[in-house]
Amino acid sequence: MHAIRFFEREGLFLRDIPRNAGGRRVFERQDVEWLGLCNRLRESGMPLARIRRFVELVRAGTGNESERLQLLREHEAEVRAKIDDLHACLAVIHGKVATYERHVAEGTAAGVWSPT
Amino acid sequence: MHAIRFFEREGLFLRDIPRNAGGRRVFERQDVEWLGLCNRLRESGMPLARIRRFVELVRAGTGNESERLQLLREHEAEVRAKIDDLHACLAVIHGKVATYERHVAEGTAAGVWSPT
DNA sequence: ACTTGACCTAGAGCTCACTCTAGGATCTAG
DNA sequence: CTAGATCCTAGAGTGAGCTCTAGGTCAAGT
Repeated sequence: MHAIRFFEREGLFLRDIPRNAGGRRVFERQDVEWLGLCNRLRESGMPLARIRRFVELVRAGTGNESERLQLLREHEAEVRAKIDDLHACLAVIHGKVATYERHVAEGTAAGVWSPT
Repeated sequence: MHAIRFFEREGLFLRDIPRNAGGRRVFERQDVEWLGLCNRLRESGMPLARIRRFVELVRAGTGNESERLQLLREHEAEVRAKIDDLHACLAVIHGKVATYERHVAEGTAAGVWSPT
């Protein structure tokens, strides 16, 4: 709940969320759908400021769709790059795991650190 | 440079880095090699506290290699999970990119947001 | 000898993304 | 009607991970 309030304060909804008679937020399907994409953008590392930029474009109305597209495409490229980077990390980490496995299984110590 | 000093302060080196007569750090190959793995661990999202835990194990000397292995294996699993997660994000994001591409190319508006 | 630049320490400050607190209003079940 | 859960707002606090400042030392070039 705190998170939703935080989101709203940060201007991360595509519209001002309306309140019912008691002052409580009333979400509709479009809000929840947007949260779906929004959360994927966040999970994949898009800074809130950039999400806000996208939101501003949507709120500004039609006519800037190619700008929205560019923003999404750039992020897509970044996510692909991040995946590649993680694969590279994985190779190094798995290499070390393999070294330790050999060490633990055989009692050899090549590639394993010891304090100096 | 600030980063290296920060690392040292945080106890992220496998040994106390010695100083020369002038008080400056003298790194050796093992230090740089460790930085290589260490940076991959960081890039792939391992919290500094967990890296420090690994460092402590190494500094504690031989005998805990299986614990080090476990730590690395767990992280490897997390990295794989993160890659999977990013692929899921990518699918959603690319879906939206495709929608916008269609919209921009054809002038249709299905799946594209407009302000309310 | 002198200037310039790289490095030293200790510690303060910053950004980001939350996360919680306080004090109050509203809604729901019994 | 009442108790308790759930929500409201505004604003303060948190934690990770840097990043910079100040005041000084040291080293290399001229």
